[in-house]
Amino acid sequence: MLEGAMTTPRTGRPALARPDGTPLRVLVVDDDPDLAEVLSGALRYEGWQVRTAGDGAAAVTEARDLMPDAVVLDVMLPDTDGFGVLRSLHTVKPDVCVLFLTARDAVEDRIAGITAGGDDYVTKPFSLEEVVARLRGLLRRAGMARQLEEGPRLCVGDLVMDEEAREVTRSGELIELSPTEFELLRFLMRNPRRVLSKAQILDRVWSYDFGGQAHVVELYISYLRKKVDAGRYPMIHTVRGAGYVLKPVAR
Amino acid sequence: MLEGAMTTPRTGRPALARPDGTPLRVLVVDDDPDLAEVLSGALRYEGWQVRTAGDGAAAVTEARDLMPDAVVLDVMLPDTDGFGVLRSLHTVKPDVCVLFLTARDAVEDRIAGITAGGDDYVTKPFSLEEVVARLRGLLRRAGMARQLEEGPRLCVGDLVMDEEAREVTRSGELIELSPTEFELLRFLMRNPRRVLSKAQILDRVWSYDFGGQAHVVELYISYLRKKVDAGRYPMIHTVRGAGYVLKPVAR
DNA sequence: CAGGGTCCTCAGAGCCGTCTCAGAAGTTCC
DNA sequence: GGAACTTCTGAGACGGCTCTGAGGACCCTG
Repeated sequence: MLEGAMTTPRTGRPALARPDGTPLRVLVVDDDPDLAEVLSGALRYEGWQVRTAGDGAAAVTEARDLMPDAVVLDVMLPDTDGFGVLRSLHTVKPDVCVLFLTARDAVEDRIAGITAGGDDYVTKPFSLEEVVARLRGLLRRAGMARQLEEGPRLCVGDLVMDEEAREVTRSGELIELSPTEFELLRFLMRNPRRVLSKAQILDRVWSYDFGGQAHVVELYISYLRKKVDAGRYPMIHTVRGAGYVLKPVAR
Repeated sequence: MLEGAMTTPRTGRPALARPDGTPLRVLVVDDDPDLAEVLSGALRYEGWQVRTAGDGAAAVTEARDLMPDAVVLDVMLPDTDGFGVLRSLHTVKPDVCVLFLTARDAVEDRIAGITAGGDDYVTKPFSLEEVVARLRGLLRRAGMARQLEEGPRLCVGDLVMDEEAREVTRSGELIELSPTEFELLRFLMRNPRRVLSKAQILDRVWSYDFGGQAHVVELYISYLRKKVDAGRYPMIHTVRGAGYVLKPVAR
């Protein structure tokens, strides 16, 4: 397999790779096997090499073997608490990035100090886009992946998104977006020229426990159009019966 | 790796480096492994090369091996007291900078005697921002890191902070801040144009044992706005659902 | 041209995040 | 020992955000 030719299944973007050309490795640790499966599927799809573990002990064992670049770690594990695992992981691999998963209502188990290092966290229920984005952010800041080093800017035509500053501009004009609008646009911008079905969008942008209708996607596309395309040449297109595409104006 | 291209993971600022280009080295000595973990995570994030030790004997051994530029040293250790360790450290490396960690009720004059030599101290419980800032101050005064020699001024737009003098001005006008307000503003100013979540702010600006709600962050942002933005063009912005950003007025 | 399906948009209800005030408790400094 | 300051909690107000429901436009097909 040619190193330079490796691409992710979905996007055709170059696979995430470390400076030596091997794919980025991530360890997913969650005691809910369904959730672990969804997560690892999504990450594999993004070009990661994924392994999973169901508890803290297994996590450390797997980590020793895999030497992952990043770990997605549920704070509530059957055997150990997140902090202990974090310490063990740093012993195994001092420069590992950790993304914590934590329940929203678990205000008590403070995650004090966790974001103090480069690490980050996401509250359950989360959207896959959010997890993927945060993981990319971690890796970028750690300077780990070649492709991510360009910076946190996402560009499609004259539409520019700065993920760190959460700022979106079109031909220089600032566009204000709500959290959901922002996440939806990010998903579109990470998949330009690609038709995305409403189901796909729902799976990636909305949290996994969302019980609502696909109708919300139409609604939010409508919101986005008003803000992104307003008065300008349209970039968001409907493909009837299939979904939506984001395309730069000029080809 | 190109020497001039090295940057810290988080900020993109130049990595802390000694005159010969190698990263600055620090030894963290504390018998509480959680605290040592948090501290070393934060310092690694700032670009330091970090090692840890759990007691005085290990500290001296590690120091002999690492030859650190600075040591963060808990005064209360299981085997020796901090002062004995200090003597040993100075035998190993006479020009080492030491930042003491001490309980609030510790005897003041003994600390005063210690810090006479140019070293500094921080009382527990401390905030990570404070430790990092003090360590930077020590190194700067010792003339150890090239990048830090420019001086202790932090500028974002017309907002200027003199860390040493603890003085803040906006377009020349002096702004009086309480200790917490000052530290919060420093954190914002050290991360301009970057959205910082309330959890992130809490982890860095408040002490590690703070048990309260993220609500305090909102409160202090509100205080800061009244003093920093009052009547002027706002620099502190809320990003709903994400956190806060400090941005210079002009883009 | 009628009919069914798909999609768009508006209006509104409920919820959630944020801001601000007021006051209690703790601290520092004279 | 008192005054000023600082820090944090709680409560209420406000506004924005998210989603539901409904009406209507558009498109394709029979």
